[in-house]
Amino acid sequence: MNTIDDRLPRYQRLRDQIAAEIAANVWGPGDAIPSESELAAIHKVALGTVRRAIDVLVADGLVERSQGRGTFVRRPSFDNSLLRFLRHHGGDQATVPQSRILQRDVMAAPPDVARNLSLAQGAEVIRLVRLRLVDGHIVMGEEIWLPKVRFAPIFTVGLDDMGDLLYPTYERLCGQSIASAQETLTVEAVGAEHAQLLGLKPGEPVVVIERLARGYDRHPLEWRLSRAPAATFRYHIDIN
Amino acid sequence: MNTIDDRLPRYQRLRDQIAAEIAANVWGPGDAIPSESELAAIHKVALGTVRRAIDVLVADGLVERSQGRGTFVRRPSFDNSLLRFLRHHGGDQATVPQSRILQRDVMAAPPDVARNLSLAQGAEVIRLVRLRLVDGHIVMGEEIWLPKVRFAPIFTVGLDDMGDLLYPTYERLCGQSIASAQETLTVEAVGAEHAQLLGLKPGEPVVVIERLARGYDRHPLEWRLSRAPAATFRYHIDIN
DNA sequence: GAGTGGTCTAGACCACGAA
DNA sequence: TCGTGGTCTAGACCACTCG
Repeated sequence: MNTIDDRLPRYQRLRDQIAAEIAANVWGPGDAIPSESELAAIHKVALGTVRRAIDVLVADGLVERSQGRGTFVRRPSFDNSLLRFLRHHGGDQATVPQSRILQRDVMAAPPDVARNLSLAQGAEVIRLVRLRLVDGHIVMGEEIWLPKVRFAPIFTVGLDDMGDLLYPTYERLCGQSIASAQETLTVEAVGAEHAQLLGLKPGEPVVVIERLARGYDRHPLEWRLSRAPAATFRYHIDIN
Repeated sequence: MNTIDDRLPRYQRLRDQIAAEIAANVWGPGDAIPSESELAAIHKVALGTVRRAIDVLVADGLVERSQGRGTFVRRPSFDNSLLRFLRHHGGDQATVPQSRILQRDVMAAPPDVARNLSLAQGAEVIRLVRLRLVDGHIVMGEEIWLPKVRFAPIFTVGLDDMGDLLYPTYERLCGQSIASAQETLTVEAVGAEHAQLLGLKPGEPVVVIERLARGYDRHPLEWRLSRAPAATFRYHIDIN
């Protein structure tokens, strides 16, 4: 647990305190935090100072304001995810690809998995292998790793009942909420196994998207490797 | 020229007004804009309102504050450029690759170039072909397009005197400052010509980075296509 | 020391959403 | 109608930069 640094400005200290309470699950995603005037009274600061603190939390993406309603703990949007830049011809942009889980195992964490999930060597992990499909066509292959201690409850449902989106499932079954993530994109010439899966000739380029997803306390919860044909990928960015 | 909408809050109107003055080159990149108290006096608003307006300009990346010194028109940093995610083994991160310009021509704009630069069909454009090198090894090939009306003065220097960075050259010789840019990343299997240039076997993956750079008035100034071996590319992003 | 941006306060009124 | 966040003001004092 990080402590609060007294030398920081009041609004920063207030920000850190609220952020810590969110991390400690005092308020879960979607919940309202106390109103600005309440916070001002509780912490004995001016309204403007509270607003400044919340401004920072908004900029950090931890919280969302809604005029007339309140301020709410935010879920990450994944609008910026690299996976959103895969264009599946025919399917419109908003479509969530179907999910078909091929495998669900428990095993001792391989070294790279243990490292990424901050687990001890040989700790038990869950491994999912799944395909994503649009209009019945395979558009992506994924390998997903989860620490078993937190995610064991996902074995209580059948493979076909996990839904097309995993994060709501994590929240519902395991009480684990994703708060942020980091993604890394690389490109490789596809190997024989993945080539067949994705309908490519060996050697054609695929994009590999690696994602490490964290909870509100910043601990890694999920590590994921996704592969898709590079021809479907077109990434756009603004520079200022 | 955009007009200012009276229905907007004061701080937004003030922001738009200052942004318009920057676009009109009242203050150039690196220059200080008037101090907060001056702006408050000029526009007859409270200091807090000026600060709010400048907060937005800072968030937009148009301007930079510096405590005790003033507020300055910002140059874009290109720290986020996709080109910064090419890893040239051996060369350390901060190194600017050397530039070797192979060609510098004037021609009628091909359709895609005209479209991207918002030029009339057949308007004259300058085309540069250049290589980027690290430690004498070719790491990237580039094709660069500029509207001749604005950039004709670059013909006043020799090919070897244009330096490793083009944007300072544009500013110095042509008075054209880059204020923002958009980049698009795609992947392709390399064709015969580019393969030889980049030292790849035909069919190996390359990343193609397309950049459209704009001035402070948002008009397109440069369109650029860069190609590099995909193996040197590793892109990282945070999601909240 | 003079001038800049940074923090903080106290209070007013507006715009919106929900009951 | 009430409570929420959004805008705006006026003023105080602090922290930093530079001559």
